[in-house]
Amino acid sequence: MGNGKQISLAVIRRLPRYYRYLQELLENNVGRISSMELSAKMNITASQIRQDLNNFGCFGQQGYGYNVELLFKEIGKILGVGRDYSLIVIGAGNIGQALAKYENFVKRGYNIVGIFDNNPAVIGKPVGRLVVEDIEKLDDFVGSRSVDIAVLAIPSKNVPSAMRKIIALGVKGIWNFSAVDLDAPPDIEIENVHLTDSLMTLSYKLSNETVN
Amino acid sequence: MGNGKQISLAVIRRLPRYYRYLQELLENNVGRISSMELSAKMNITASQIRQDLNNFGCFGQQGYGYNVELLFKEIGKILGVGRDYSLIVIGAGNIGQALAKYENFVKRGYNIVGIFDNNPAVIGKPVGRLVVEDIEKLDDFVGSRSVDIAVLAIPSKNVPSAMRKIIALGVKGIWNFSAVDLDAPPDIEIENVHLTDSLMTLSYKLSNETVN
DNA sequence: TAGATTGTTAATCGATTAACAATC
DNA sequence: TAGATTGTTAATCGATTAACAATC
Repeated sequence: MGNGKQISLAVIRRLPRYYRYLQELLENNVGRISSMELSAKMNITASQIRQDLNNFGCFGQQGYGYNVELLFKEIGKILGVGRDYSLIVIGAGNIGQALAKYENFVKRGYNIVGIFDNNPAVIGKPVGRLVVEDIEKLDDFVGSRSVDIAVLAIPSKNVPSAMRKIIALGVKGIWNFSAVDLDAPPDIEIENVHLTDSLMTLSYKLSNETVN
Repeated sequence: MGNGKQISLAVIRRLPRYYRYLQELLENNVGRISSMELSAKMNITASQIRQDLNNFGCFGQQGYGYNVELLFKEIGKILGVGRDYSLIVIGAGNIGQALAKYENFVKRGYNIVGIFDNNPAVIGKPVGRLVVEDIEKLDDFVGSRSVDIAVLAIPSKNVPSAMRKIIALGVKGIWNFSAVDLDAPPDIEIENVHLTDSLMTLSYKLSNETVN
């Protein structure tokens, strides 16, 4: 939190993976693990594990390794797990509805509190515990509570206006499932999930020599 | 296709993005573009664009730039777009159903030809143009046609057995939406979409200083 | 021909890996 | 204490950027 040293995105993206492996170890009652053992499980070097973790603190102990529970909790803290974020889903199409109903997010403290669309045919329709609301009511909705993340699951052509709207309402994080890149102010954090890009990458791997 | 020089995954992952920008230019009737102009649009260096493209051939012309239509088609070829892949979805939960109904894939030649589940409550249920089939029928289904990609959208605990099954049936590509990493033979191509990891990364960005 | 812009080599930067002293 | 394993510095590797000769 503002202590200067900038941590690279490559490191950050590995943290959730560490978190998953540690959770599994914890569930299997493994109390401690060395960077070498973890390295074998995760198919990365022990050196990288130690380097990654030391960006955030000294969580291990010489001659012992890492306490699984402690490390799991520390990484959770770093990632902001369990801080009870509020999410709204913009777009009640296939993807939007699926995400709104997805239960794994809630477990980690990511609560989806609303889903919006501009299509009268879906407004009012139940989606899990929620009901699709008119996008026109977004202002009132967000105004009355704090929303941390907007999930964008709308067609490309609607993206710029939707983005302006949610940013104006003070939402600071965007989880972007749309097919376009966002051009947002620097204080807005964006995480893209470009599904078609991902599928095309797989398609490339299939039609060409293996890539590293 | 086996001409020796290995292209890094970092480059490959940028190709779908180039493809999107070129498609947009094409739709806007832009006939040609220089690496510098494209660089400004995409927020990457012109140098990187030229380096990336030259991994695959000399698509530009000195003093002119790149022909948009030609470059779009070339990148499509490299990525294997339009080669009419067959996909099956394993798991008819929220995500599985959403992906099965997602229309953007078909446009690029990725045809979803079946969706399977082991839950009697959803078997037989219509999903878009498809009907959820019993996972037990997977063998017959795949045996009678060629399937290129299996989309894994099932709970972690079912992943190992499902993976063994689809690999035994000769499927060479796995698009993995499950929460675990796959341990597959080297000739199987895997592309992961770890949604929770992605959300946790966003969560990190929100609770810490901006990352590059 | 002159101007523009590529293709490509060379320089830089950052990330990964190796090595080892510190220390539990 | 001896053995194990971290934290951390140094070396290596790869990816990005800069520069420029080739050429349209």
